[in-house]
Amino acid sequence: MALFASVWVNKVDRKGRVSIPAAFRNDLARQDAHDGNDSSEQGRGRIRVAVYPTTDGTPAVECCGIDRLEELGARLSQAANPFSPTLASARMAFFSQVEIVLLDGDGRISLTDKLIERTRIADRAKFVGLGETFQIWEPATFDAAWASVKERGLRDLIGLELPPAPGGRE
Amino acid sequence: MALFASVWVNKVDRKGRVSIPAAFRNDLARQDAHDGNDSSEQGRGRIRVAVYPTTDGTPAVECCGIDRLEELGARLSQAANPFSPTLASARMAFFSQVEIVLLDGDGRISLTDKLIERTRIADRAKFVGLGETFQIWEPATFDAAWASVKERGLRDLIGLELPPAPGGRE
DNA sequence: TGACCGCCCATGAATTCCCATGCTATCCCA
DNA sequence: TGGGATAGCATGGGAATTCATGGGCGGTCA
Repeated sequence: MALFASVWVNKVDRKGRVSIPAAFRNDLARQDAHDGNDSSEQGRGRIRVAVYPTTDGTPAVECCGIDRLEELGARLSQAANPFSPTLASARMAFFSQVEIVLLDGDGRISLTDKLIERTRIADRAKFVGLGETFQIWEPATFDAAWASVKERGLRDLIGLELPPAPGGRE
Repeated sequence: MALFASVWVNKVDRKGRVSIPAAFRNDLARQDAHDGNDSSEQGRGRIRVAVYPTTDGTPAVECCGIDRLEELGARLSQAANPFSPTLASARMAFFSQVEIVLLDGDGRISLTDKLIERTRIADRAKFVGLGETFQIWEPATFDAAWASVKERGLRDLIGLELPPAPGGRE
């Protein structure tokens, strides 16, 4: 399972590339079981990240590894009948918004137009770990949002009804 | 598993050809185990796509790779009673509408008459990723439909009780 | 013989590959 | 424990490749 944690700021170069923090990169690599990829090592198959808009409307994008994306896809397709219209619009609403981005040999991605438009990132990008996913923000925008997020987040954190820990004794 | 994601618009040339977005092409190639095909990369054997009308009546066509088509065929034949008349009509309803289209050496397809008639595509085609499949739309038509898809899809995504994660990882 | 199709090449722009450069944290050994 | 050696990482940039697109040409089927 992925464990994206902490916050990192990296520079966007004039070609529009940013390094994914190495700590995140390793998790992404582990999650990317590239079908056509001899999963051994061979840097040949490049690492992929899934990038999609945050669902709460913040000016940021959220990222996760490929196996999480596949799992979501599988769950959205799991209706017994593949022609069932039940989740058709959900699939479209989700997957049409996802961009699968490849890291280069040095662990960087090229920011896509959609990503830039949404986040307004110019010369720096802030990577925020969220556990199973992480987000990318324009640094100042994040800092401005942080105050209220922190307060509310802590309150929610304390009050939240969580499912029981797995594997716990009954 | 195929992971078609994001949205792409490509131009239709005066011969009626469109490039399949490279990101989709790679998935299609991987899914197309072409008997005579050196499975490595762009085998000389040309890549195939299955194209069929959407089942929800939208003016678009849906596409998938060959192995998914094979899987659908198998599932449509494996139901409890292989002589069941409902199955027979279901198979006919589906497979008679499927066109198997070959990509040319540059990754393009020639739009078929059926496809054009259904989608009303003229000089541009919009490719919309849906995870295991993708759709082809006339761009303006898609944009007009998008608002309601998005709204309904997001509602489903958030509110829906999803089946449990398969394989029970974590 | 004409319309269509598969095959090939050309082109420009964007993307990716690959190598180089510092910086920093870590390691190792005297 | 000091301090040089080493390795990992973020960053820059030139070269090479990919990609979408346009068009030519010969074969084939009706």
